[in-house]
Amino acid sequence: MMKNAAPTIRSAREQIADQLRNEILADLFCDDEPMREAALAERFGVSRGPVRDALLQLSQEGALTYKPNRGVRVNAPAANGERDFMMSLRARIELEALRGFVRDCDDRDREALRGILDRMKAACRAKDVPAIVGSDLALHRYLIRRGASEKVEAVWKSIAVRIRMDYSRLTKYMEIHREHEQLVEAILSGDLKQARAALKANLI
Amino acid sequence: MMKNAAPTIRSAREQIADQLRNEILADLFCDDEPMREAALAERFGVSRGPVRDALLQLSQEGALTYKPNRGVRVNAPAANGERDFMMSLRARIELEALRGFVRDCDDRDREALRGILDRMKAACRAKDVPAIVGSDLALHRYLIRRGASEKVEAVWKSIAVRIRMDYSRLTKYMEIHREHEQLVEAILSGDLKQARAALKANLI
DNA sequence: CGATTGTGGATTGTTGACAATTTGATGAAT
DNA sequence: ATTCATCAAATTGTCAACAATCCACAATCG
Repeated sequence: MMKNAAPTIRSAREQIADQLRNEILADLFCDDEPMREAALAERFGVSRGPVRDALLQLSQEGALTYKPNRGVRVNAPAANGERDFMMSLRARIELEALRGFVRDCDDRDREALRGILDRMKAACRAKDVPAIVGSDLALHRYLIRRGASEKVEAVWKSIAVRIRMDYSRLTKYMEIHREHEQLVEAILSGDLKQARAALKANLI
Repeated sequence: MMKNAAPTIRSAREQIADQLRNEILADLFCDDEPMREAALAERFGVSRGPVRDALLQLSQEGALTYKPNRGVRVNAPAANGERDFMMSLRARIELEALRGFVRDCDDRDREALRGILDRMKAACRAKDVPAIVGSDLALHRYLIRRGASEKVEAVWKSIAVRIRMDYSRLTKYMEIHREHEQLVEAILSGDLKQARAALKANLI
């Protein structure tokens, strides 16, 4: 019997949330731009219900801010000192998870990592920024889920969504892929020290 | 002109979420106990819509876990090593916020702190565990919001909900009040060092 | 007897309609 | 011109009904 670890069926809410999250993190919206339920419902071809659920979820995650009776708006990313503190928390979580992952990752994990990296490469080549963001999050997330736990992953996510990575610092998108490739290669070869260095470099 | 910093009007979703959160954190439910939408809707006298929203929010926060088409169940708190790591993150956030709060808190803040402490005292006296939990969260939360920022507050919350404080370690509920009273007194007298010590003691 | 496949009841997912609230414009009174 | 009340449009909040899905248990087949 075969059980699919990654369920292919996903609710409308989840799909809408994922797509919007990637677009928001890719800076496709202006800060404070309102997200209207009706417009999104039409765009995704569903009723307002699932859209509402997705918007509420993204508000909890930190990508949007919610005001009673006034809907949701795009949440501005953390700035300056705030960002530094949040980033230090994120780094601490990821470095802790990295140790656990390198210690006991199996062939399945190695394959998964390569798969994500491949998708990132394709996204970078196509210059599809939302897809790049998605694969970036997926990679880090995989490390944390496997190296730490689901609970830690949730905390990490609440941080990662609130500090938008500055993709514009890399003039060429393929740089993003290369950075992560170095990280993955270090992990696959079991070199924790080098993996830590690559991760730190990636987190600016 | 007067603007109310704390809006008195709160949506049904928010009220339901707050009440359920306190009850969950007060261990009024068994781990993994399912939360049925219909039953809760009847209990709160509303339709399933707002209940659904509240359950989704609490799932995002970490108090509940959500499974597609199978509803939500109460999430077991982090255990052992996982808990230690999460607690170290929480302590780091709170200690950082404490510094900022002691530095620039005004009379308004001092009054708010005393108010929360009074409510905690009443709750402890009445042995109303959900209310104790609520005031406990409110106190820490106020420190963080004012000492750091709303974004940090959100991250802190995602941690705090996932590690349930063990209230049973204090045989007498008034102990909980005393612990926090010491913390507040240290803050009000501007003694950062003593405040840090009190906070560390509180966080076990 | 063990495994597989229907089937019914319970539960969640989605929808469209309606109620409540906010917002911005309009116009009257001072 | 300024202020204030009033109204209409837009938007969110809530509801009840319906559709889709899951689970436990019985029926069937090897």
